[in-house]
Amino acid sequence: MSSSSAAPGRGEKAEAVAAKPPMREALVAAAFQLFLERGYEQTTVDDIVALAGVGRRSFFRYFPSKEDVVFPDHERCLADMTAFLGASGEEHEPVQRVCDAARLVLRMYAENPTFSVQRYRLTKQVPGLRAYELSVVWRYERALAEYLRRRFAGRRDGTLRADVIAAAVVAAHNNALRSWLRSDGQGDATAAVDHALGYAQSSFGVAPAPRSADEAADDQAEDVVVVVSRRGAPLWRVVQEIETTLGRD
Amino acid sequence: MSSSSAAPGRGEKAEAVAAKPPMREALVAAAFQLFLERGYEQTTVDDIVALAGVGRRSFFRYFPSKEDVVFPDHERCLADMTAFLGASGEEHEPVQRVCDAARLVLRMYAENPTFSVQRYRLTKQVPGLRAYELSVVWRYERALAEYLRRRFAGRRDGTLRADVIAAAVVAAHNNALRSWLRSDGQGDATAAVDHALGYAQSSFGVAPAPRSADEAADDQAEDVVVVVSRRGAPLWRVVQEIETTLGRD
DNA sequence: CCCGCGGACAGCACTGAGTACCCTGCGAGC
DNA sequence: GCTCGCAGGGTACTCAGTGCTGTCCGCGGG
Repeated sequence: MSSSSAAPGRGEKAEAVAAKPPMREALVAAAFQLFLERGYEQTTVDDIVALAGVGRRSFFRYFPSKEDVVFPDHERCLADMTAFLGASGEEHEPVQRVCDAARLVLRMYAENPTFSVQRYRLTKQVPGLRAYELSVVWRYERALAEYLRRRFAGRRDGTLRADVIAAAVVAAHNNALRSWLRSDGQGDATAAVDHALGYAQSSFGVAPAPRSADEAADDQAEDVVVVVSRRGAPLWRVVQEIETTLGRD
Repeated sequence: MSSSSAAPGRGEKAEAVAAKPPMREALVAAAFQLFLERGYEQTTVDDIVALAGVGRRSFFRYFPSKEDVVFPDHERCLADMTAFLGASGEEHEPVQRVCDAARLVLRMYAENPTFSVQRYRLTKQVPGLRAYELSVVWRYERALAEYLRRRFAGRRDGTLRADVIAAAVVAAHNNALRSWLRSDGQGDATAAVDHALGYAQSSFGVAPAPRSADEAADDQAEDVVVVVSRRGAPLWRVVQEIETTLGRD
């Protein structure tokens, strides 16, 4: 859209691509101040622009809707994710790769814990914001699913596997993320997400890459021997046998 | 279905949905007629009520928002699903149960194929409707997840497993449903959904109940022997071994 | 028969989000 | 000087959604 190679002209710091418009930040700050003290629905766009000291029309220049001001950084994060997946070659295990992509979202949340927690409380109690968040999450999920569809092209049930795995990865990520947000950003979000994503990966028969020394040691200590007769038996049948054998943790 | 279709008005008032007001149907019909010939966003609520010959205020008595008129039966279906899950005891396998609950949604779509296909085309091209559909799907997913959380209470990672499995089941169901809708309602939707849900179930180590004579025969024909040493090895490690042994279809 | 009651509906007025159009001021380049 | 481009301000409009008032029913009881 924006060619924007033309510098802003004031001889500014070369923040090149994303020259930060101070107005955007000012609008976000004003909006959250009012949202927190009066609530989201009790705050009109006119209130926000009045506090920020700008014109009403300017608000909609920076945010296509009132909801967008609550999620100011998701657009960039989504672009990062698609770039990350787009630049991935064949050398990575696909499920591992989408898990790493999901970690980009966690990183964004963790960059600003207090802001993330405030936003979480808002979205939890405002139905309109919850609906908006769903559409954002849906776009992340679609990005992951599209990547997996490309990687699974030709495989039997490729698109089905892609959609299901993407949904499972997103659900696992969000489960850990939300429990971290519920605890006011205390605790180790990264470890929780790693654990959740590990469960998702293992459900689809992918070995999670060891992310800590302890887990690596676990890998070393294992000793598994499996004997399977009759090639072609469906996987679920085998897994069922194993679970009963192992005592179904 | 169910409930007294003969009782007119008087008597019970707790049941708002039981008696079928013809006005509701008339509004849905008028709305879809206009949506199909002019598009959703080009149609105002005033247009709809003018065509239906009723007052504007009556529209919002029956539908809390303009989007709701596009999904007139989801509220009932969601109630059916929660009732179905709420009435379930301990005797059913949990994952199997949520898959059966998901089939309730398919049944609703299959009851009225042409309507479902028209609605699918609308929601595909109107962003606002897509967002609304997401919030509907989210409520189904939450219903499934809440049920699984109850069943998994006490298990390690119970809520995580519940959320991930619910998301996977919904994704599998929607994958099959959408491909059926994309084909204008041709083909066997039930078989496609059964297959998709079977994949989701098998991913979590649950044997899909045989739904056709062929599959039952498959089950009979199998002969699986598994020997596992060292109790306590993580499932993914075992599955990995099996996949390499079987030659990873 | 009349009256009161309650529910369904119409009509109106209002808020607030989002959009289209036009205005202004300002810096860059001719 | 001049104009062009452009970020921002301001005005007026559309339309979804809500609140309120009034009206027309069918119901019961005096």
